[in-house]
Amino acid sequence: MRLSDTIEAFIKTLIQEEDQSCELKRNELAEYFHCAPSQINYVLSTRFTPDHGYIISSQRGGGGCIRIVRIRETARDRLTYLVNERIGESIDETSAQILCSQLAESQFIPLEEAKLMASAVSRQALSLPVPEEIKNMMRARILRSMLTVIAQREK
Amino acid sequence: MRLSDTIEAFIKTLIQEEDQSCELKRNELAEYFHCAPSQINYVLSTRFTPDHGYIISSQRGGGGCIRIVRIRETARDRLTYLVNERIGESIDETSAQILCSQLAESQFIPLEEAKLMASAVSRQALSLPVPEEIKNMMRARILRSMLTVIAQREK
DNA sequence: GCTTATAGGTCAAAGTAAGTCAGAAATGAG
DNA sequence: CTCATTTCTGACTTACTTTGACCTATAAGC
Repeated sequence: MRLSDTIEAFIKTLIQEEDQSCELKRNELAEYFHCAPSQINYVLSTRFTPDHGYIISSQRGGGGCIRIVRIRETARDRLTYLVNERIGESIDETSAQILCSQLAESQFIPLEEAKLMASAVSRQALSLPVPEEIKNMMRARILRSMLTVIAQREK
Repeated sequence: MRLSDTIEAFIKTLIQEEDQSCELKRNELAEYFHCAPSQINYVLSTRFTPDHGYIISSQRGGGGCIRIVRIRETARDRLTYLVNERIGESIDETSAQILCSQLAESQFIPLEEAKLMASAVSRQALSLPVPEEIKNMMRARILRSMLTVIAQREK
């Protein structure tokens, strides 16, 4: 069994035990498994992505740590669909606006939040000297980021 | 938990108890927490700035002390200030995060929306090969755009 | 007034911890 | 065996915390 798989299993056990989330010290974990600290990042970035149903946040400096939260199942399915099928790597303004209002219509989020999301990726918000193609990629990322936060909510 | 977090929590409790303001002796506090007096300044300058919604004043010399007052402001005034003055043409990620969470802390917006807004201008959301300078300009525009939407609903 | 004691302020250096990224090494499919 | 993919590492970077030496302001006593 590969080290990465072992570390993955270890973290998943922690998450199970600690009610769908856990906090860990990168350096401690690396020492425990006798590997480079960056290996932990590798495991996280290949096996604990939003696609896999996890959210990662971290803090550097003294007392810093890495926090992993598992996204609940139903929200995860919805999120996966939206992110992969509707958004992808790039999305134009019109499609983004439509997507936001549909999210509100289907009661996935309140109308207020839909407006907020739409305004974040509106033409006005991104009116800067950057190629339209890049802007559309930004729209995709911004939407994905916001949807990930939404999926994290408790039902 | 970090010492700075502990001190922050302690001060916030004081402020709660004493009607949105408090006075404290730097040296006493430092002694109480067994730390260097300058640590108190560190906590104040990283967690009790105007962006966080606090005003600090102090007096040196015999009987001197530090006074912390929580800013009382209407939602409308706060939003106007942020949009027209504070955010400007460019804002870095950390400041943006602080401003968003402060809005929630003042109960001008729900915590969920603050998280949504913060995620829209997070590093992850904007992780594209664009100069940081441009990203910060985008952050400013995106935030302003969202705050404008929020301001509209206040009426 | 002048001096001294008492407070707080500043800043840079040291300490702690995580992130990034390119490239080396291992693995596996054909 | 070969090439592509995945895993793993280490050097370097960034972020945040803590401390201490030195500076400045104010009050109180002479």
